[in-house]
Amino acid sequence: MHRPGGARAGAARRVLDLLRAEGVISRVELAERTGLTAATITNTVRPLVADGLVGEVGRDPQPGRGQPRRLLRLVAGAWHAVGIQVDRTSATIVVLDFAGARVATANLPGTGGRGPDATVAALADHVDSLLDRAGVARSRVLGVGLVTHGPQDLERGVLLTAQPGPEWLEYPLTGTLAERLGLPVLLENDANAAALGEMWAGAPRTDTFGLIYMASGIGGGVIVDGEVYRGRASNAVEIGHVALAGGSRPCVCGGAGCAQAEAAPHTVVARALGDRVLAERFAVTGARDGTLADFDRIARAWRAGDADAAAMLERSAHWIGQAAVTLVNLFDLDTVVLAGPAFAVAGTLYRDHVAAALERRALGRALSGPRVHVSSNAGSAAAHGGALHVLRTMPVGAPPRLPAAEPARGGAP
Amino acid sequence: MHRPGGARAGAARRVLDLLRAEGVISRVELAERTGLTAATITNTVRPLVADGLVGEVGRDPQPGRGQPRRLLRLVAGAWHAVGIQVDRTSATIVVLDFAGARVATANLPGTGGRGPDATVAALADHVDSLLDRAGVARSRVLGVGLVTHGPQDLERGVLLTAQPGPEWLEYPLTGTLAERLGLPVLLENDANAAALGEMWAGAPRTDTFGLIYMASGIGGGVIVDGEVYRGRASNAVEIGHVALAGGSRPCVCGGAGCAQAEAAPHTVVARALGDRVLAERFAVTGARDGTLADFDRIARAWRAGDADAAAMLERSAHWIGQAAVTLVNLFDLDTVVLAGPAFAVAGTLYRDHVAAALERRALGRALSGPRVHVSSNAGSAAAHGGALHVLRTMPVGAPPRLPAAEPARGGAP
DNA sequence: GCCAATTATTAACCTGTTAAATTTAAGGTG
DNA sequence: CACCTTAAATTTAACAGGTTAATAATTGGC
Repeated sequence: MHRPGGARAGAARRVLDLLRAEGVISRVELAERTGLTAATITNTVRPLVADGLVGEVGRDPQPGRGQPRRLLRLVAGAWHAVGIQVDRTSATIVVLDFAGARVATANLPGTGGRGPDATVAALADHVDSLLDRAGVARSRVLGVGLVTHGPQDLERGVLLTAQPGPEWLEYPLTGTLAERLGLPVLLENDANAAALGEMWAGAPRTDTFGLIYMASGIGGGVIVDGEVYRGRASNAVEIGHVALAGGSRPCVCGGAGCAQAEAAPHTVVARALGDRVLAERFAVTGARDGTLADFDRIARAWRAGDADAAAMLERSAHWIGQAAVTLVNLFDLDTVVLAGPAFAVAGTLYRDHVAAALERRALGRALSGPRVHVSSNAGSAAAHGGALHVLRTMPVGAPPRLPAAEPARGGAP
Repeated sequence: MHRPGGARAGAARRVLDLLRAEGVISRVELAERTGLTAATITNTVRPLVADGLVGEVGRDPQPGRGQPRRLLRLVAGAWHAVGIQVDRTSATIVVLDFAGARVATANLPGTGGRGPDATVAALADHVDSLLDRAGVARSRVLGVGLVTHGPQDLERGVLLTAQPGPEWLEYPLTGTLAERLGLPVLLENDANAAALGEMWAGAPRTDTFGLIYMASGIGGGVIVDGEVYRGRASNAVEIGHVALAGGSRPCVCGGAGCAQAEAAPHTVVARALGDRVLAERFAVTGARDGTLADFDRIARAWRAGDADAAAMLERSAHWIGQAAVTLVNLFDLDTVVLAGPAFAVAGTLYRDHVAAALERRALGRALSGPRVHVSSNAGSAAAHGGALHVLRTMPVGAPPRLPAAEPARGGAP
């Protein structure tokens, strides 16, 4: 377990995590919250300050006597990280500073159609220009978190699925992108990435919870004690393919009654398309890459008070609720988060249904029934989490000194 | 994470685990299998030998040149542990020596009916007499692993379920038993205990697998990297209450279509009782505490070639298969073990059904489809695992010297 | 009897830890 | 104002567990 050089493990990692979550915090609070001793905090923080990763920013204006707590915070500009989420039909890129704040975002429609070579090249170009626009020096980027859907081999950095096309299977995804960008690239699952993001952004600060991610497909992620549950080979929580009571629709996985087949946006849209009147009222197009847009139209119709839209969404939410019950009972959780673009518009409807299902069926929750939340940034949570994954995983040493003149990009210091 | 005194953690624990699993093993193999350095092995083994927990037993007769490997093994008599499994209708007690071998077993029918006070007293009496009969000195017993079904609070050592009766809820179970016996008592779930037992006894030596435990009820356990997955509060893997596609029977948990309600022995027996002809042919009694006995009769009829019995069991196995698929997909496993008295007779039928279901529906298992095994000692696996849990969890130092004369109980040294 | 191969042990060191001083800076008090 | 009290931060020393690199021990083969 010897980790040489700059890879900060154990104490340092927990301190940085907490610093990132809280923004500004004193050493004493760091000790309390991490469970480490004050001595350990001192010894851990000292080199972080020396390396320019952490800075002191005044003192805690608390009334009592005694030496006031000196407040610490991450030096935002010390490092940056890039998060890229590639969906079937689009990509989202975010750039975070070392404190975890978003300094740039880009949305690229229509990414999946071309082959992997073209797609990776396009992504790299966009990362380049996004970093330039944000004025982030390449030498200060810690790495890239690449977030995709479906089974992956994290070690080798390849997808284990033939979607969007067979040429993606076993394509050296992280390798190619890393070489092109000259930066390390970490692969991560969309649901896990969103869950990591939720650890910081999430309203209810908890370190053990489950997450259901719904975009084109449905995925799940579980965080236990602040770490992603990975199972045997990091392809855990395939909640899109749990068989549900009452389900019957055939699924791409070969089974029937899967959550994916019953509840995913595609199914909701297909139902609308099946009824001429509804299809017209919701203006669903049925376009190959427009499932999520169609789904959003239905969701907006619901928000405008359309009863038929409500019925269709409730039918989907019913299945998500059932899946959540299974997730909670198997992993012993007390919080469930809903994330992903599909929850962006109708998140509250899903939340209420899931909460009701858990209320009825979750076991062992004698006290305090499970809580359900919709992710605050349901749309880009996964890309954000991918970048956070890089920030907390990659070894950090002192950031390199920048060359003499940094192109000043206006604004306050 | 400082563990004072005799509590051996990290290296020592891994060495003891491996020693217990392999029986006899050299230092070199110990280093290879644990991933620790040869030096660490030396430093770890030395105090274990000094404390009389590990002994050298000759050398490895390998052909090549060089210094031969010296073989090590646990000193069986150094310590002992007791495992008690309490079911609704009976209890099993086992005594293991330090090497994990069973030195005594007892089966007590009809335990649940009386209140907790009377039950605990009876259990303690039986432990006492079992230890006496086996000639195990009380001072050399490390502790007792108490194994029960359903939700528990491991910290406080109480059950969180009102079964078998409301007076069991919050009854100070481990406290009372520990005081009465003068030994530490650890509470554990039956499925987790059986899974722990399987780690050693199991044919396929793997450290990441799931287990389905079926007695009166259905429970689940997951082991990842040799450790029990516990979740938020150690009540994980409630697989008895996953909702299954096509299920509809109401369940005690308030839901419907639960694995428990569809597949448990009680349901199979109830179906037989519903048909006068079958009930007579299988000689099911429908007695309140005879569910498992009735179930065994049906299983034996299946083994004797009865087609109706086969149909009934296959119906149950169908649900177990579906539950196994959910377990494997959510926890990302490649091995499933079936354990518990319900699999004692018809284990192979269930195994075949579960294997077929996983073949069809398990994801991400591109290579090497998941394997399914029936526990070798399906009946007493849980009690055995409870005792093993004590052996590997309790701090071990040098065993106390026994008083001058130990009552010799005949037999070779 | 010596060499080569292999196993086991020792010594030095590195990281992170705890427990017990020690320092620091307010705030109160004579 | 000088001095004490107190809360908090920090340093120190000892130690725990693990690592590498060098050393010692044991044997088979020539």
